[in-house]
Amino acid sequence: MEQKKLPLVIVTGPTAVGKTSLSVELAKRIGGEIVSADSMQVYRGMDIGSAKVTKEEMQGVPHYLIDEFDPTEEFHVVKFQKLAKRYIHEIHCRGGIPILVGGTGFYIQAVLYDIDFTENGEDSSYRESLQRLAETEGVEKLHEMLREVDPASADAIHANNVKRVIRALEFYHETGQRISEHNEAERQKESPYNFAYFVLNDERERLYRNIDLRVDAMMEQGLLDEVRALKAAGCTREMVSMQGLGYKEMLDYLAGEYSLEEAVRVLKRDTRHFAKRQLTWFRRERDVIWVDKGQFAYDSERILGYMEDVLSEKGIVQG
RNA sequence: GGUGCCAUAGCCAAGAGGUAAGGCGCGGGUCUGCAACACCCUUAUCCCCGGUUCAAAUCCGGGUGGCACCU
Repeated sequence: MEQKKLPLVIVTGPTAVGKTSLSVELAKRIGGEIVSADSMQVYRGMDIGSAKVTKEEMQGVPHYLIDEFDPTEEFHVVKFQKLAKRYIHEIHCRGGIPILVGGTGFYIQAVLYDIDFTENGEDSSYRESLQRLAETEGVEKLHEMLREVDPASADAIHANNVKRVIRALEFYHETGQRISEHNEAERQKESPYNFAYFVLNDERERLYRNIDLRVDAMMEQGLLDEVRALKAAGCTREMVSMQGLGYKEMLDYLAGEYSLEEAVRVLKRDTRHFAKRQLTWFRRERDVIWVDKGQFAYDSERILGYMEDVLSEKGIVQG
C-alpha cells in the first residue's frame, strides 16, 4: 500500500527564509520539478513584491503556477488545488518528483490532503445577502444564525470573523450539512502521497532582519513603479492580488493614505507578522520536518544532504 | 546654586482619592472557496522612602533622575 503512494516533496517556511534557492538546488539533485504554492507569484506582473523566482534562479528547473494568471483575475485555493493536482500528475507521469514550494500553508494543505472543496458555489447572491445583513443587523446577529444551524462552528469561529461566519452559513445553505462536520471529516484524511513536508526555519531575529533587508531591496528594485504599472493596468485595492504584501501598502501610499516612509515601515511590520502567522500554521500541521538553518550552520550543502537522507529513507528517492 | 515642570508596561499615552483606558511593538493562537486574507488572546500595580486617609498613580514631605529657565 505504501509503495503505491506517489512521491511529493514539500519545501516551505516563513517568508524570506530562503525557500527559492534551496528548492531549486534540491530539484536539480533529485530530478524534481517545482510546483509553486504561492498565492501571489501566480500573478503576472507582480515580480518584485512577491519576490518571484527569476528565470536565472530557476536554472532550467521547470516551475509551474508562476505567472499563470492576470492580477485582475480571481485566484483561490480551489483553482490552485485543481491546477496543482494536474501538474503533479503530469510530473509523476514523466517519472519526475514534484516539489511543492511556497509559503501559502493553506494551499499546501489543500493538495497534500486532497481536501474536498466541491460544491456549486457559483451563486454569490446568498453570501451577498449575508454580507448586507452583517452590516445592517450586526455581526452578532449573523453569528446567532450560525449557532442555530451549526453550533460547533459558532463556537469555533469568532463573531467578528464575518468572512468565516458567512462561509459556514453558505456551506450549510448549499449543502445542507454543517461545515464543522465536513471539516472534521476532512481532517481525518490521510495524504494520498508518500510525502516529505520540510519547513525551513531560522531564528526569529535573523528572519526579521532578512525581511527588513528584503523590503529595502524591493524598494530599490522599483516596487513602487511595479505597483504604479499595475494600477495603470486597472488593478484596484479590492482585488485579491492587490491584497498582497507590498502591493496594498504601495497602493495606499499612491492613494495618499500616508508617506512613502510610513508605507515601507508598515510593509516591513506586516511582513514580519505574516512570517509569524506562517510559523503558527506550520506548527500545527502534522508530520512536518523542521529544518532549522542554524542547526546546519547555515550551510546549504549540509541542509540539502539532510533532506536527501530523509527522502531516501522515505523511499522518495533511491538511496 | 536657585526656580519651575515632569517621572505610569518595551515604546507612545489616558488617568487629577475609590482600587490602572487606549494605541503600537513583542509573544501566543484560529484557519478546510477570497489565506501575503480574515479573526482572536496575552502584556504594569503607576521612580524610591515616609506621611495623611476607610481608601493614593492621583494629596503632603523628603530623596533620585530628566527637562526648561535664571544667577
